[in-house]
Amino acid sequence: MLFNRAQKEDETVVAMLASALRRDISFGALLPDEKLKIEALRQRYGGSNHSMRETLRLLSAEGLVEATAQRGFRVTSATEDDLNDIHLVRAEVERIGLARAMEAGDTGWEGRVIAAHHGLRRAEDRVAQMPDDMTALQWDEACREFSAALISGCGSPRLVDLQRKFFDQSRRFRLALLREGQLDFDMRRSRQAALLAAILARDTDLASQLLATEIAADFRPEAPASSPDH
Amino acid sequence: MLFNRAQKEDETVVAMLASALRRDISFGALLPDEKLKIEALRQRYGGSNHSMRETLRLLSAEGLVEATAQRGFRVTSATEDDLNDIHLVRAEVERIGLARAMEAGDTGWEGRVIAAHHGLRRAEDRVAQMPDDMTALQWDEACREFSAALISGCGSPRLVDLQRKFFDQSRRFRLALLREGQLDFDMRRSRQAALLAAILARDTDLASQLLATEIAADFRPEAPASSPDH
DNA sequence: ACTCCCAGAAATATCCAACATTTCGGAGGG
DNA sequence: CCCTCCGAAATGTTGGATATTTCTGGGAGT
Repeated sequence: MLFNRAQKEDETVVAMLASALRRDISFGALLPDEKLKIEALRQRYGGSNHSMRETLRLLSAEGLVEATAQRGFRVTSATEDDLNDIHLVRAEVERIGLARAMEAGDTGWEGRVIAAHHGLRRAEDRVAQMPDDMTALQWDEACREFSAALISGCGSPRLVDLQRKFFDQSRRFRLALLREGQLDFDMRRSRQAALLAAILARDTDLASQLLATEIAADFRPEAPASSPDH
Repeated sequence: MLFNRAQKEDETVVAMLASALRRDISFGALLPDEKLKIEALRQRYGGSNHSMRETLRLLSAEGLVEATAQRGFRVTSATEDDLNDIHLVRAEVERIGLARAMEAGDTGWEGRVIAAHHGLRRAEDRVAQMPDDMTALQWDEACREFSAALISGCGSPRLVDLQRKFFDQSRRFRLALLREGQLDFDMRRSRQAALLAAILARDTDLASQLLATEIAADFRPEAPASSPDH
């Protein structure tokens, strides 16, 4: 009874189900537009029908699944339009947040940025050499923490919340690029270093531009440097 | 059996409950930080405990109520910080949406803007003379439709969705200003007319500035013109 | 052969009742 | 006066049951 809640048991059943579903949607285990039948999900993830419904409604609010009245839930589609839309909103949210953080950020914020950048570099080096699922997950989370750290000094909890939601929506695309080997890690590293330098130098315009490029690299292959074959 | 679903019965029970709760939170019938006990809400609004839970989780995602694990739900607080934060995000979302709509908007969009502006002027005249609850609701909805029309041509469904959510969060503040008689309807009218003109003239900078002022007027009393007594 | 319609099946949305777990507030002891 | 403990209240979760809606596969009619 002392150590029995060691590993997981995040908070509630719904939170656990939501985590599992988020992960599987990000990885593509649940494909876009796939129908999400309550009974089938229960057998796979556990939980009661009500917990699963609540979870799906939660994810629906986050934009990962779509709910249609009387017709159940399905994974949010991932068309070219969806990609562009998510890219647009995420870029704007992070741009605004970073600009405000660079205005108002204290030294604690700078420390968080530096720390997150360090963690990101480690994770990128690791995933570049050994791209298995577990490493990919940790790398992906390091990416999120870096972006979150950038805007963590903006002073707007709702902006931070939006960043989280739209980053979650963008995970599918970034992980797909990783799987297909279309990430240029050298370019990423230099760009991230330049971004960090611009932030610490408080060059807002340059930082905004670099951040936009960094985010764009999460959605589309970069300039055809590594494999110009098509 | 032909006309029995005339008035309401939006779609589902949860949708009806959500509408009722949204309205009561906007009007202040449910005060900020008020505890939302499931059983009490069931007696007041009907529905089963699951429907109510699902509803509260939905509103939690919209930002109108806050959910804490194992501690239930409560109405989102409305401190000065919350006001500033909601104002910030709503202003940025609508600014971006309007700018994009003015770039890409077609004539159908212009028509929607003109129509919404017309409806808004009617609603403002009416509520200025007779500010009862029903009229206030219709006026508030006309405000939302006007703002929604402005960005309806931006081509980004997620931006439209964000506008709706943050407008819903701002309703409390605007309706409070109305109740306290701190709205300057003459100034609103002239500003809205100027905004419409700037949009139709495709003057993006001017329109952005006017829109920012218009949104600011939803959160704070305007320049102490009508009642400088404090 | 094509279309329209309808019955049966599957899935969804809702509700009732109950149990487990956690939080909260106050009484009692140190 | 502070701390601990206990019971009441509220929350989170589950199972089962029912009504309503949507989907699907024929069969009748043209």
